[in-house]
Amino acid sequence: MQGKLSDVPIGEAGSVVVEEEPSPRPLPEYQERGREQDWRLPVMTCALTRLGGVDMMARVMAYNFTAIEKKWQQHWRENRSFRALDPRDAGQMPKSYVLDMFPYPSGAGLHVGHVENYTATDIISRYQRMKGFNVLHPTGWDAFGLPAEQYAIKNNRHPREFTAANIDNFRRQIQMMGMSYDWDREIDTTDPNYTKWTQWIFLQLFNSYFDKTDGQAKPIAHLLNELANENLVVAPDGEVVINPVQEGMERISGDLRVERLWRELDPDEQRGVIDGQRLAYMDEVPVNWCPALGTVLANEEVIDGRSEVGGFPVERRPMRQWMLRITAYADRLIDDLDMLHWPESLKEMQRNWIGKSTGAQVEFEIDPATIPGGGVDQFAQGSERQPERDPALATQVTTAADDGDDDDLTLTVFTTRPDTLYGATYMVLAPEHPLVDRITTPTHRETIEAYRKQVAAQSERDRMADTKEKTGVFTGAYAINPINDERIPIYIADYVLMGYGTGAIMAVPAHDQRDYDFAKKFDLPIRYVVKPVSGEMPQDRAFESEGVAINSALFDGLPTAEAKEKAIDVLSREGNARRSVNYKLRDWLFSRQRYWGEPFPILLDEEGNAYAVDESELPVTLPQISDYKPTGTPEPPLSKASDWLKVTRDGKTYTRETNTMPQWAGSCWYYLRFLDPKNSDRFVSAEKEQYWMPVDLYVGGVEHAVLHLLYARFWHKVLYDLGHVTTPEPFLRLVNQGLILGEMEYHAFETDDQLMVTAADLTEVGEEAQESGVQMVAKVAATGQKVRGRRLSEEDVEKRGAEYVLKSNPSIRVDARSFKMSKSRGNVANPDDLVRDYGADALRLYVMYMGPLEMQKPWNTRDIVGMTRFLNSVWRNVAEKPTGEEKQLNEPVHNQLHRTIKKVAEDVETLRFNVAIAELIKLNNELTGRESVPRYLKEALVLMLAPFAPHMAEELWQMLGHQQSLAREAWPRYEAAALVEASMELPVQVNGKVRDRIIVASDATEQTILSTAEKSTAVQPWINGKEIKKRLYVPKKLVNFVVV
RNA sequence: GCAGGAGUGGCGGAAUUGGCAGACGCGCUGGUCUUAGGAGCCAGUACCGAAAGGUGUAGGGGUUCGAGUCCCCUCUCCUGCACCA
Repeated sequence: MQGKLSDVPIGEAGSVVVEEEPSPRPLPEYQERGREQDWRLPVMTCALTRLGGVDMMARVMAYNFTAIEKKWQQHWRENRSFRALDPRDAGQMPKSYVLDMFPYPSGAGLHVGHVENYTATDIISRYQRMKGFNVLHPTGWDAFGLPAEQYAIKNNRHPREFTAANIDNFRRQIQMMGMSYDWDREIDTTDPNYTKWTQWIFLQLFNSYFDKTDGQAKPIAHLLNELANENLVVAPDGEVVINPVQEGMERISGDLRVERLWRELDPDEQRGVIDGQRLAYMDEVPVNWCPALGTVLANEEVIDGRSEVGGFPVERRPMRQWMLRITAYADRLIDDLDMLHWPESLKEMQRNWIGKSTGAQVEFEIDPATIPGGGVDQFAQGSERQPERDPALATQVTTAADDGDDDDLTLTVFTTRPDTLYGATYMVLAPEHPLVDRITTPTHRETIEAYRKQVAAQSERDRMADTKEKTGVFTGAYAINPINDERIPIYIADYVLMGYGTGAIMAVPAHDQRDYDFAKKFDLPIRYVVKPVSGEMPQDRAFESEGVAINSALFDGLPTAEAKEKAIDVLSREGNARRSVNYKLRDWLFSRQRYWGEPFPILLDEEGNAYAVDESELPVTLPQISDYKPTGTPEPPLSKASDWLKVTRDGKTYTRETNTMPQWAGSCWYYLRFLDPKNSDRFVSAEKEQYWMPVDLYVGGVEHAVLHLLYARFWHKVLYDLGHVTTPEPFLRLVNQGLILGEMEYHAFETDDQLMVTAADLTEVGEEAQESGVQMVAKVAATGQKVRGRRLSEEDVEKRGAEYVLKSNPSIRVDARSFKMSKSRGNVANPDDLVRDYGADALRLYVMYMGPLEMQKPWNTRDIVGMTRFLNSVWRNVAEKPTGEEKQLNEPVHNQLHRTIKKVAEDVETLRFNVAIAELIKLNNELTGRESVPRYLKEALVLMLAPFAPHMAEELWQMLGHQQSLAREAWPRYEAAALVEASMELPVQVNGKVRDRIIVASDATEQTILSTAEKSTAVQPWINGKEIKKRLYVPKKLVNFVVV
């Protein structure tokens, strides 16, 4: 279809029939050029635009992309062209598992970021199929979650109905892009057949504990066995520890910390111990409660004291919630990062989030003279640990402690720098620290209380707001530094957090900037005890690096690392210190007070004890209730489903757990379900898991760095420990596609003027803009004209208008910036519009051609036209030019073809799609000047184009006489011999500057080449009469003469 | 502040292990074909210079016959974490 508008029959194009009214929206080009006024878009052209994607007046398309794309999408669907073969059918084919982060089907529809992500993996998948791989490339819907529920509530629709509509829309959009997914494997996390297995995995967590000795998860049954056999005993804090008797150590009778045997516990205590060991457990802990969302949130979902979804304030309050013991895996989650091919930045984010720091706990005695009435050790003990898991046992500890010795009240701190102990000149407790009450002297009680109130009233956000100005109050109490028996004051300050370490620090102002700031403000002594190995001691700030100990009696002269060791050794002899590791990572808060999530497969008895629902009863489905809105209180909406709530088992009545799982539950294991999506007996068959895992390539956004990607690794490791999967890590190679920003905006600033003009504004103004300098800057920026440091002449103004005026006016500055796409900014690119106007193939090419996959880059709709031109040109060269059957081996284009085959394959394999496309364009440009194109060139070009622009490639392949789809046609092979050319061009440099290029035979000797180069007439003037000190020939690269 | 990444024409971006800086695309300029062009085709397009030639990869220094690439210092931008002891 080429030529004039009148040639095209009205009302039809190809097999497609006009169904809708023409778009009232003019094409972008018309808007940009400000021609709307004098040009009316004919209705017929609009219809054609919609039909053939062809705006006849704007661009004459060589082919009807809409018809072709529809045709092939239908073909692929009907023939299930991209089906992955099950292991037993795959024969000797190597497998490849290419995975996208499956979408959350939001109401907003597909984003160009999705298009970028899915096109990249689609290219890889299509390429690998052509290379003979058995490729698994699936997709599905991560469809539980807050946004759908909120939207549903707002619009008074059921989340299920709304989600279903969104999924249909997403599926339509993804199919319209021509993605080669295996649709037989489509999954939906809200489907009861899927939820069943999410719940099943949860029960695996519930029925397991973490064996610290072996560092892995094991079934609870194993723990019971160990306890019954007295290999393990129960410590006072409820922890299970190795039986010292079994270890060959005596039990110390009468000691507060004495362990008890399993049979010594009553049934309630036994239950408490077991429940306290589960990987999924309930605990009363301070959680992130978000009143606006009506639910609690995981730490990972809270950013700067606000909810990640919606940005609502979040407050801390203690609530009894489900937790997953991810902290048990902290070390493995860090260590195993080393085996992954992931972006370094992302690994670093996970390491930082887990936040492992190694150091020591040091005990400081509190000077009894300073405290009112002495004290008991209980709080110091308690504060070293996570909150008690079992209230019954906690009570016991307290009771036991009351009988203890009243005199040695100690304060435990965590430090990574025990080598700086001599520099500890004061101590600080978190305001919430339980010991504060006991040590505060009467004279200070009032100020301490006032300060604690003030801190408590501050939101998390306020507290973080000003981190510069330190605040705090003196308690009146003193502690004894165990290294030198020095008496140092104890403060409370909000820069010490109860949630990290022990909630107490020894302050070393000389070597910690925060302590330094505090010490300056409160006029506390600053004592340097480490000096730099070389260079000056910093002035007016702390020296935080490592160095050599000074002013530290015992450690003087020791490098920091050794001093640390020595400090721990010395103090641990007196029992005042022990090695200690701290993590920022907290256990994963796993319950939500929302309707639209997976119900827990858990029944609760009257005491609130949890029991697993029997596997045969899975899935526990969501009840159909009319009122699924959050209650605004911690009471979940499911508590309103009275019929569903009560369950009788064996004559006893239980209540169902009414919290639901967070959105992340479904995405924690979906990559496993794709392997075997219809299995009703197991979450995945062992055979298929072994065949397909691990994921070979995983592509998605970086926003899930410490959410999905951490959670999924954790679940996977649990499944691994329990023998359900065979790889320790799920995602071998991971790539983050870079964010696509909105179109570049040009802003012109006139020194003090606030005036800003964007490129779009400017074109509106058009030619009348002459008088406004700022507007002209915008025009200059927008059109790309460059004018620099030139005086103005009459002619200049005549020729190029006010552009010169501008640039000669230094008070005007132009900024080019692009911003994140957002509705409010109005810079969101819509895939539906783009596919209608340019076609899926052009859009796919464009998003890949924009720049490197991993990099952030601005959108520019204008540039898509380049890809349209390329496709049109390929069409002309392949479909419209006569096919020459001859193969001219000595033609340069023959060499180029083989170089291109090699290069494109390399570029695809290294995900450098932008470069691969450039190579294809270059090859096609070679064909453009020709009258006819040999068949082998046409076919090779079409095959190489196939992963990028599959619709057109299929159509051309068919036109070339092939009956079969090219989806599994072999990728063209290059011949090494064809890469070698008879002659080559070499640059000749003199002192590193190119002076000439010579053409020599490829097999010429170094001697011949050097003498040819030296004789070159263009080189002669540069070497004539000078001494050539060196003659360099870099094979196949260049010649360089060094002269003096 | 800490960590990770980046800085190349008017714009997006190319440049194997150090070896012709600016591939390819957009935009722009000119030509051509056209009733028309906002389609196609051809040519040009880093900067300064009439030319010869010179200068150029954020800035400064270094290593080298040769540096966008390696080393040191400085600056700017992005992303993440952020009072984590």
